[in-house]
Amino acid sequence: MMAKWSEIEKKQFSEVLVEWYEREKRELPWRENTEAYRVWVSEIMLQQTQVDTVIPYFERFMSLFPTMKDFAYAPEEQILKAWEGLGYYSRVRNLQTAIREVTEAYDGVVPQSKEAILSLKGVGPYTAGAILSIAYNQPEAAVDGNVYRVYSRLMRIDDDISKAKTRKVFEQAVNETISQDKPGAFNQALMDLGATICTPKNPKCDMCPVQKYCRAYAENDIEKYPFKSKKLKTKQKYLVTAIIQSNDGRFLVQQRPSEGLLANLWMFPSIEEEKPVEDLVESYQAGVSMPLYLNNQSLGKVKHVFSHLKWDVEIITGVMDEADLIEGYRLVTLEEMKVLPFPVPYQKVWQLYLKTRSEL
DNA sequence: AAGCCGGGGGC
DNA sequence: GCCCCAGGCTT
Ligand code: SF4
Repeated sequence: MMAKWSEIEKKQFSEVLVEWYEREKRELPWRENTEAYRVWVSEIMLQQTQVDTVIPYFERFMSLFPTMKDFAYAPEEQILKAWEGLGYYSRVRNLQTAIREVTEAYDGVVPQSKEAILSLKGVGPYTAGAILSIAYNQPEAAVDGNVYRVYSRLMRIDDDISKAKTRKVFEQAVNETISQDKPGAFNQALMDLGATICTPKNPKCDMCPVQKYCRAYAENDIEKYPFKSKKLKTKQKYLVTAIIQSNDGRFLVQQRPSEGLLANLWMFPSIEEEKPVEDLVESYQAGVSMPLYLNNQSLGKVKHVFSHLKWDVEIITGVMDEADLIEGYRLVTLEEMKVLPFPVPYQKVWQLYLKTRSEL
């Protein structure tokens, strides 16, 4: 049984980890420089999102909005389009709210105090710590999923990471070991270690630069860490959507409500039920209060899995008279549709529509 | 404290 | 299928 971490050991661990990072760090677009705006955008994108997914979005975002000024007052349609497919769309709306706040209340400079930065919309304890350490060289912990995993193993911490108060335990553990002169490198080293070596399944302990400090490795019980009690369950929903064209060939679309799932994104008008829909045309017509001429045959089905629910989407087609268009809907050309942000399940719907149409 | 909020990748 | 991912907000 190895002893509790000594002060000397903490110091050594920190130095070894930072040296490893400086030797082996991943070259990533947001690591080209430490401008606070770039760090901020990357940290928001990386919330619950893997590095490889983020890279192209980050590149595109930065070329669209090179400075906070470019982003602060861009139209919502444009910022959602830049986020299209990335998920958790409130992130980009909160980011714009926060960057407006920085523009108006902080003279365009991302604040350096923990209290101020934490008050910004969408910036929680993790993101605050990441920005302060990486952009401003402050020794602040940034506790995320990687830190839970790496530290629970290093120190055999068995607190339940599902519980809110557990974050404090890990913040203290990091604070006791964080590099005082290179906190940004230290925190990013933990990310790289968690992503490439100390992975959820089959950690590569043989290649681990801090293996000699690791208590779980020494005790051979890595699989016990981290401990997480709750698992989430998903609900099933049944949708019917329709590709509906007006006499001039435009397509019927609708903006989603400003709150809730996929807020403010666009879709093909849809109905949602708890159970499989029996008569697609009858139910759909009952749910959309415009006269429609619907084809009584399903184009096919699209399945989509969210974190907390599953969609089963039946697709039908139809036509309408443009004179019958009511408030809340739009008839758009293909060019107009391209500019609107659509969630992935509706992109799947559109792809299926194009495929079946090309087969005619 | 628990639920909500996307989408993709690994196994 | 399941779990995880550079989490935060709302209730
Ligand atoms: S020795 Fe293994 S379990 Fe411990 S920190 Fe390194 S990779 Fe993770």
